[in-house]
Amino acid sequence: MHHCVTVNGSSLLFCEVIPRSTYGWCPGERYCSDSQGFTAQRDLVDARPRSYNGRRTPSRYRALLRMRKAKRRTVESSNRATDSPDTLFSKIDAQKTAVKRSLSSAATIVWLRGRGDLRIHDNPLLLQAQRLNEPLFIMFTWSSADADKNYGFGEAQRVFLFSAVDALNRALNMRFQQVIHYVRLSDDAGLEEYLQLFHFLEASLSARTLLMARRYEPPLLQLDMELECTLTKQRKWKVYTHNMHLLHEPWTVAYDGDATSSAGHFGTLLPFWQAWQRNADLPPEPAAAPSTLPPAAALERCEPRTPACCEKPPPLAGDAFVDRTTRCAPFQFVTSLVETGLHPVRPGTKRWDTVLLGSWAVDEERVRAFLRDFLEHRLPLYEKNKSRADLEVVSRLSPYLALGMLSAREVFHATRAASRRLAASERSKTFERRLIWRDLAYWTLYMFPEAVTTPIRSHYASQEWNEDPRLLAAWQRGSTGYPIIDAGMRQLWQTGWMPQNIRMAAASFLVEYLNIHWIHGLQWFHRTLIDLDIAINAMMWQNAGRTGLDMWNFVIHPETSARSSDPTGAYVRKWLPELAQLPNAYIHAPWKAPESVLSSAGVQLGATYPQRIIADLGAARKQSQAAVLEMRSRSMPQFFNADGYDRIRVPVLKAVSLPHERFQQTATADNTVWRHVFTRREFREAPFATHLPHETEACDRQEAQLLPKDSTRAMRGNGDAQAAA
DNA sequence: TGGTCGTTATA
DNA sequence: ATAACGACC
Repeated sequence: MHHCVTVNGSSLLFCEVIPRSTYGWCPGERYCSDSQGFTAQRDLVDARPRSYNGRRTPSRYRALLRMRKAKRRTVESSNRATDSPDTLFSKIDAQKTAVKRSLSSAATIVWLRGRGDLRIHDNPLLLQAQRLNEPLFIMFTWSSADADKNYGFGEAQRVFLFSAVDALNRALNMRFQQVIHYVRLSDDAGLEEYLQLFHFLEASLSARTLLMARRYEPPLLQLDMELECTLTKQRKWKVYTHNMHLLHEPWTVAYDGDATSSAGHFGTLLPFWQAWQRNADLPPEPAAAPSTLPPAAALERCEPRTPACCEKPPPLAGDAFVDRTTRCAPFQFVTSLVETGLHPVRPGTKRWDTVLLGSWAVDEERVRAFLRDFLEHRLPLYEKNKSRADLEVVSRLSPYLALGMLSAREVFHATRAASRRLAASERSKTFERRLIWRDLAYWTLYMFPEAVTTPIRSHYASQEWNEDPRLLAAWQRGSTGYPIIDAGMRQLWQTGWMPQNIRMAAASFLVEYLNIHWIHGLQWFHRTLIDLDIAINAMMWQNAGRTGLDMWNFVIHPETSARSSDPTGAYVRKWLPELAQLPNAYIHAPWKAPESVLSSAGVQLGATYPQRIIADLGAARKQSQAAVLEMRSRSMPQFFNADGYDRIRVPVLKAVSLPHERFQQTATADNTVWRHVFTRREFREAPFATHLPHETEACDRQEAQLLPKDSTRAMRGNGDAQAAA
């Protein structure tokens, strides 16, 4: 590590030389990270800032002239319905001045995608835009790929996202006279289309700088890397990516469950937390909102619903896009968020819009006030009452964290500060760990990119499950006949949210009693949760479904747990009004109520409220346990250690601090190790004994041999990887 | 959530 | 030796 050039004449940077990667990433490039963890990229040969003007090609210049001519013709009409006339005029004025500036100097693009980046406070994109002080173009893109059923936004979350983006746009408008430009991408928008979009912005705004939040979903990790590589290498852009979502990004935590992290079982919270703390300083303090932003760079807009600027981008000699210039660009700049196609509710379908949004504010300052209110009034009660669904003591901040309307760094530091002010008895170990769990979820997804769709304990894929669609439908609709489950599932459907412990009860019910594959639970939560977070959802369902790094060591009983989580019955009465008249003794078990009690409460089982879809919970649980034991009895011996714990292959990845370095390390057979993971006692028994002792002993020997060899390999860094490549 | 497991208090 | 407790998953 050594010092190198400054970016934009301000901060001193720490750099290291990154060698050629196995992905062929930018050999000889130098990546710089400043003290706040921002990363940037410079060329070793020419560290001078390279302006658009200095390198304008004749054809580009002609394109610019065409643009100017077009601007004179067209009257910019910014006609968002929510704008008051005053803001509209000031916006137009701002844009008029911006047009002049944007043509004389390069513009900076802030690219928002709605995951982690929808805020003004602690927003490194805006802060860097302020420092760069170039005309600023803020853009939100939407493609139907952003609604991917595995990796995208779910339907409920899209309703919320719509409001959140709109609210941020209004806030940027009022505070900084900035507008979010909405871009509708085509359905299968991929690398090519994004490149076309940025090419267009380069031609029309002289944009050469892109600021964006990092994403961690496996397909987006790949897309973003390719995009950044192409833009920087071929187009000479400067691309700055920022961590806006996590306390520590997964590639900064070196942890493969070796002897140095012995706090608990591999993949559980405590050893991960140790590695998390060992690896780095505390996450940086949240930054304040920028005081000002540079003037807005205005774009010559296309008419709504017409393909963007058909004659653009201009042809460039030797450019990859030459043969596309005759075609219309697939993306459109649209004048309202509705036209992006983001909102999932079609006209005429009322579902979700009213109830779902009714309980969730989208204004950033109000959200931050929620945080302060929670820390002041409810945090002291949290530890004792966190599982009480009938008291509203939990933070309800998850929808905001999921979209980045609230900074995880801000929550982390504000919680620490609030906690320090409390007496020991009032502190909440659980709440203080919540954001560590969140980092663990992202680390797990980084280590196991298939975790959204496939069991991490790969041998569990052959387990037999109950495929009865009626049982699944009853669970989804909240008509299982178990009030606490049904109340939770109806709250989820109506509001997009459930308390954590009710989520766990619902998951336990699906997996342990209905014996339905956890993937169906994951997919339902994906569609219905307003606070959907891919990594957290996958971690929760893998762990509930017994196939995760961790495995829940408990089964939540739908009646007994309800008596402790909703002792007053207020929660069930709120979400199941048809049961509201039942006395407390029967509110969580209406099937036990005498006929007279039921009829005086107006309850008719099977008519006003369903009968239980399964009545013998004990037998159901035995059956799902048997399915696991049966699957394990068929599995190969390498999947178990001598004590009957499950074993999995784990990639060995060294910790890197800069995002691109992660691509130098790929998990191959050569750099994975076997690790055993926590396994419930009830599964560690009989079927495992059917394996011959020498088989598992051989595997244990193999593990013992692999362990020291691979961990030293990992420590030596990427020299070996280079030699191998 | 609830079951397991290791540690500490008590006899 | 056993019960009670608390940490953990």
